[in-house]
Amino acid sequence: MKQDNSSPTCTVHCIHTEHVEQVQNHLPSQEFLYDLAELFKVFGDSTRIKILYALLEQELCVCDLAQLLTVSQSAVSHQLRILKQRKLVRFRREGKVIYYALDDDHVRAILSMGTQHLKET
Amino acid sequence: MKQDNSSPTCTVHCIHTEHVEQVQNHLPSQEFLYDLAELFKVFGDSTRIKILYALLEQELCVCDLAQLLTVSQSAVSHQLRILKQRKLVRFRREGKVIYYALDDDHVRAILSMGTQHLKET
DNA sequence: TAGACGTATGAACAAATGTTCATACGTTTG
DNA sequence: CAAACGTATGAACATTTGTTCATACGTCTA
Repeated sequence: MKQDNSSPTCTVHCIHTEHVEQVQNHLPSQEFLYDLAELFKVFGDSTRIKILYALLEQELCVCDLAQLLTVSQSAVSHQLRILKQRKLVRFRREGKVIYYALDDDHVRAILSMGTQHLKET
Repeated sequence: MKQDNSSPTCTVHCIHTEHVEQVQNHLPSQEFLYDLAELFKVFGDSTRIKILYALLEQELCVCDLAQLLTVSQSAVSHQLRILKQRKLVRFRREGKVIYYALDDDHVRAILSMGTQHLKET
C-alpha cells in the first residue's frame, strides 16, 4: 500500500517500458480493482463459503445456519452482515425468525468457477 | 473455528431440523470448502488482483510488475509466490529475468464473474 | 571468478480480520 | 406490558495477512 519514489529499488533499470505502458492503458481503475478484491475477500472465508453453499440449497434461518456450521449464532450473524453488505444474500422476516437466501445468481457461477479450478489442479 | 457442544447457545430450540439435515447431505466436504475459501482468498487482495489483470494482457517480468503497481520488488515477489502456489500463474526464466504469465483460463472467468456482480450492484 | 543484476525468501512489524462475550433490539405470546 | 425468543451489534482479543528490510540465490559478463 506504500510507494517509494526516492530509492532506486530496481524501478530504474530492467523494465520493459513499452510493456508496462501498454498494460497500464488497459488496466481498470484502481477503485474498481480494489472493489473487486473486496468482493473476492468475502468468498475467502470458509464460514462464509459454507453459508453460501448452504443457501445454494435452500433458504435458512440464522439458527439453522449456526447449527449446520457448528458455530455460534453471533458468528453467523456477523458473517451474514458482511454477505448482506455485498448484496450476496437477502433476508425476509417471518415473526421472530429471519430467513436468509442467496441474492445473486453470480454466486453460483463464481463458486463453480473456483471449483473447476480446484478440480484441475 | 471453535465448537461448543456444552452450552445450549441456541442450538437446541428453533431450528428446522429437516432443512438442516437436508442441506447437510448436499454440502461438499469440509476440506473442499476450506480449499475453495483458500483459493478465493488469493483473489481477495488488490495487489494480487492487479497482477492478475496485468498478466491478462501479457506476460511481464517481476520488475515490470513492481513498476506497474508501484510496489517494491519484494512485495511483488511474495505475492507471485502465492499465485504460483495456487497454480494461477506460471513463469519462465530467460537469463536473469523471470517472466510471469497466467497459468489458467479460469482466472479470466472468475474475474469476469466478479466484475459482473459489481456492475449489477 | 568476482561483480552486477534480477529475483526469492525469512524475520519482524503493522494492519486487517474473525470469533467470543455481553448486551441490545424487534417480535410474539402469556 | 412483561417475559421469552431469535437476531444484531459493539468491544476486546487472538490470529492471520501483507509489507518492509536485509540478505541469499541464480545467471550473466568483464
